[in-house]
Amino acid sequence: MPELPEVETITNRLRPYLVGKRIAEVIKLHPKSFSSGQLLVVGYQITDVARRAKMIRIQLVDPNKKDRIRNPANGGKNKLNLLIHLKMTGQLIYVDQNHRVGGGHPTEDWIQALPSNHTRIEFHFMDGSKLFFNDQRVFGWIKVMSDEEVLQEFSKYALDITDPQFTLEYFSLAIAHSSRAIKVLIMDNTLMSGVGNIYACDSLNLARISPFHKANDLTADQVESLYNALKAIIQKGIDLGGATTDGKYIDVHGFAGKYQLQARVYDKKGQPCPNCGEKIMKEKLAGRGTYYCNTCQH
DNA sequence: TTAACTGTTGATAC
DNA sequence: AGTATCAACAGTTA
Repeated sequence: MPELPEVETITNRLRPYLVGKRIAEVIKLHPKSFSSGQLLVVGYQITDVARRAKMIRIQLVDPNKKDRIRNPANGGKNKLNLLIHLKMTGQLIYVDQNHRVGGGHPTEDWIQALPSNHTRIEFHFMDGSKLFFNDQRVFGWIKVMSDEEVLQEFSKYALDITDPQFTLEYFSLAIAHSSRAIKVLIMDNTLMSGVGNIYACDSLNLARISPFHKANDLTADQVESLYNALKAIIQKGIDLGGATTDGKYIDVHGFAGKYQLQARVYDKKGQPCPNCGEKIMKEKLAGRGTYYCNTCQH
């Protein structure tokens, strides 16, 4: 699935298209992708699109009932949210009223074929544009939530790596007292949110720290260089529009990301380490494929 | 046929 | 209590 940089890219590219749109219809092609409540949002207007951890929040208001008429269906509130988690294979694809994303687009044929076998949910807007939620493995979900429920869901996740409050001090404290492998900790979203397997592997390589190193054995210098590496690698991921290593991650127009072209070790078993030139290894750690250099990462 | 997959949660055992 | 390992979700591909 998309990690923080991929979800951030999708969110930022979706926002200018979606803000102001009103939902005309929601088509549920797979029951597990949108458990219930999809009829509630019909008629609502999108006011913002934002990311938290690896989730996308689409904020909605009912323009006909603004603070005046109570809607019994959702407890009298005129505000709702669509909360989306893409999990491993979720995609959000936007098309305009002509079912296009722009002239001469390289993925135009693919876009024209939507909905595909993997399309689980369609949002139709009142101006004729559409948003497709594709999800091959059906782990992803879309839920209707009140503001309170959204905040409750967000509270399950620790600070985003990109949050200004995610300081070196916070990071040091979060990992200081655990004997678990450091890679497991930086991917633990009860400690910090946004880091998945790709960016975890690459951050550890940049900081020259072994993914297997016990967290409470790291020196203060190592903790600081890992903190800096995490921030730098996640920002690079955002700047390059995310990573597409297996074709599953694509942006709102169907384009691949570019981070994988500059990845350090992820998916590069046997290739030279960018630090020292030795061969990159691949081993399992906590059930996840882990790429690292056994020569320069300690 | 088997294992692997960019996520997350819950059960189980030590 | 903290940690490690699996399994589950489900579909495709190497």
